[in-house]
Amino acid sequence: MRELTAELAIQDSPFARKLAAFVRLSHHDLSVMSELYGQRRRFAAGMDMIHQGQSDQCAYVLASGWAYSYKILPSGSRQIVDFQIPGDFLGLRSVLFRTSDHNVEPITAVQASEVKRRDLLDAFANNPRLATAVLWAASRDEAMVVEHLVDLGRRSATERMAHFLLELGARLRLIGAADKKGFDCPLSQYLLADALGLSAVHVNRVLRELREEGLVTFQKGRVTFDDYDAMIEFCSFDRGYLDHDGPLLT
Amino acid sequence: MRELTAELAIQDSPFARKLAAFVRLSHHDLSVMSELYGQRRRFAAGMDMIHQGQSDQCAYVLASGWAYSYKILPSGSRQIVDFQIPGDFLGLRSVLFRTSDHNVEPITAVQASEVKRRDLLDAFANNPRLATAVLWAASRDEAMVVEHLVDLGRRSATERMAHFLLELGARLRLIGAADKKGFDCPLSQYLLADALGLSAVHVNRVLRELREEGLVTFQKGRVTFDDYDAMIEFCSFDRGYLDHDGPLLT
DNA sequence: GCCATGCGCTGATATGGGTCAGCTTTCCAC
DNA sequence: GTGGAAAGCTGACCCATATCAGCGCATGGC
Repeated sequence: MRELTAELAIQDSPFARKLAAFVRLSHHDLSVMSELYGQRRRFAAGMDMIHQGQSDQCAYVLASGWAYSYKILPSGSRQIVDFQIPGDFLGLRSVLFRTSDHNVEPITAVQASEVKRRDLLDAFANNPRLATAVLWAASRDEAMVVEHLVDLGRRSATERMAHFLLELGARLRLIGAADKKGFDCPLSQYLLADALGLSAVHVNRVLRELREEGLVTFQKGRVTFDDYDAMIEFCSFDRGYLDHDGPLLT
Repeated sequence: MRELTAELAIQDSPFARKLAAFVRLSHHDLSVMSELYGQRRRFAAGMDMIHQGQSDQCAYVLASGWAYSYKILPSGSRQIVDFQIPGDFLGLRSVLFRTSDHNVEPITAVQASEVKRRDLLDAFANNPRLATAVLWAASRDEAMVVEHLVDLGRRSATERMAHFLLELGARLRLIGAADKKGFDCPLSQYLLADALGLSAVHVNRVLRELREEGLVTFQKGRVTFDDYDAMIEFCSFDRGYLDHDGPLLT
């Protein structure tokens, strides 16, 4: 009975929802997953979760709150690699390689379930289906990083911002935290700047421009899509790369 | 006897050498790998290997030659995501998701072994160790894409170029195609431009600058490190993220 | 109620890198 | 060995974005 409860809890978690978009998971898979989940931990905003260079870190699955992963250059400037929202795996690479190559910090207060290195590797060995699902999710994350790369390399600041907001909206919709109207967003202009490779000053100008063009409004922690289709058009957003209609592997 | 020969051939391939850097592979793993390898195919320079939007592509493992993966934006500009050298997996994501999100094209004449979707998924199901190794290699590739991201977001054109050449050198050294002196490199300034998010004109200026500073010389298809340590210093290259002293999982 | 702090916002000025236009070298194909 | 294409190279000019400097509005601590 206890197991069943755990399984149900898992099935409803954002993480399972995300994986289930890739691979149909059996009851057995789900119960293995529930065993993967270790202690649930809380982090306050601003406090380090994973630190560049430290070893033997564990990974987490975000249960609630937002975080961001970033690298610090010796020059002191910061590049944000990705934002993590509930359901996202976090620190997978830092568990596989024993030492982390990036930092993760919460943006809001965060709850996250620990995943231990040993448990993860064992689960992979015993449950290839789950391993495939995780590989799949990791691949999607990489696809996002690649899209981000194209952003930085070949899109103007304004397109970049529009593309970013659309992508974030699509991700949030997967976990039910956004709709076509918009979403709540705790990101400051400084965070946006370091994610998009811009200065905070320019982020401000770009947001104003998008607002004046009637595309999006980002004010007071709320992103509102004023003209969704025009926005997609404007930055040539590829609807496909985040969306699937069901599990790809049944 | 035939199996043994195949296994030995595999063991010596750049792909196995690369995976072996992550996970110690047993004889059994190696023979599974040799079964994974389908037909060996040749591609001439410039001819498409994988095409954005096409479905049911297969993946390849590069046996010889160089290729590059890229995305085309509707505006016509191109962002190169990564260059592939012998031993690199190619199109992994396009096999997992049934449809490819990027293009791959050979730079030189190329030989590559086909890996079929079905075979790959079966191998994962039956051989979790191999799955882990592939996940590992995929993670390293992602780490590279992330570093690339930092390049585009927060480094100057000159640092970016220096960093890129160092990284490429490190990768080539893993497969024995470079040493501390330098390496042969078939990339044109146009390819460099589209990888680094610069214009070809500026690539030229940056290369001249690096040459005049006495850091690297890239001329006539040959990269020569004139002052390796100064270069590492100049672009704050992290020696760690590509190098390991042995398998991480034994 | 006051101050400190963080965030959003704006104008003025500076600059890295893009664009354009054209020349030179290399390297094949014939 | 000649013509043509692709790659390398350079100077002049321009624009997108950075940098600097500063203002105003919330918010929270005391």
